[in-house]
Amino acid sequence: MSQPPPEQALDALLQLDRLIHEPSRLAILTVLSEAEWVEFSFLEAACRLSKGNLSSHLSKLEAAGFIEIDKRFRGKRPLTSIRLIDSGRQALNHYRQQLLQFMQNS
Amino acid sequence: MSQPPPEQALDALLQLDRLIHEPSRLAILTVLSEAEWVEFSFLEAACRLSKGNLSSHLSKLEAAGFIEIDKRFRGKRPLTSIRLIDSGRQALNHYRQQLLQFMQNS
DNA sequence: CTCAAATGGTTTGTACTGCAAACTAATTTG
DNA sequence: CAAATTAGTTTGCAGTACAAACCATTTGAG
Repeated sequence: MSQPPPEQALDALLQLDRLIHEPSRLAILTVLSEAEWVEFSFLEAACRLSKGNLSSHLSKLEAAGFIEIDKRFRGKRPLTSIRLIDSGRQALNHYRQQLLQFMQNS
Repeated sequence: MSQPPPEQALDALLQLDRLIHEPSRLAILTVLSEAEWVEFSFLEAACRLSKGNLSSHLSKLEAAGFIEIDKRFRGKRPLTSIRLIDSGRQALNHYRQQLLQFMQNS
């Protein structure tokens, strides 16, 4: 029992959600998972992403139904805030579980 | 201390080697890490990859200096065997450490 | 007042990548 | 001898991540 068959490990690995698996997006989701609403520029700094890059990742996460994006004005400047919604949190948790399963069995 | 700052977690995450991060290749490396020489068709079945797909992933891993590919004949048929070499094992271990660091701090 | 720089983003262009499908080449089977 | 199997490699394409260009507005310097 100390040389585990990698079967289960590989299964978990090969089923990972590629949308979440991308490191930049996983970073975004991780930050979002630890707060409620998060501002665009906070994410930008926390995840070391360029605005353009962040913008396009957010669009994909939104299209997947993982996050909600709120656009309003703070004073006279635009302010974009983002939060993880339930389906996103579930998907993230599931991803983490799969990854954990891989790590433990490999 | 029970709400960990995600700083270190994100750092580890953003530094992951993308070549290894790809699930199919991570699966290949995982199998290789648990054996010495592994045959092409074994990898094909174990990782659920098509021959074409496997072939191209192996080329990349070889180009990165992670694996060694040996081609010979078994009887009259070609036989390709693969093994993880030191630099590949080191890279894989490093990847695992980074990933673990992320998982633990997120 | 004017013009340069900063803020807060989105869109566009491109180089890369993963995968399926097509291909090569030999061998075995019916 | 023709069809199928084995053992792979090459090619074509659709999708992707990232940088760079762009847009609109506001703030700061002189």
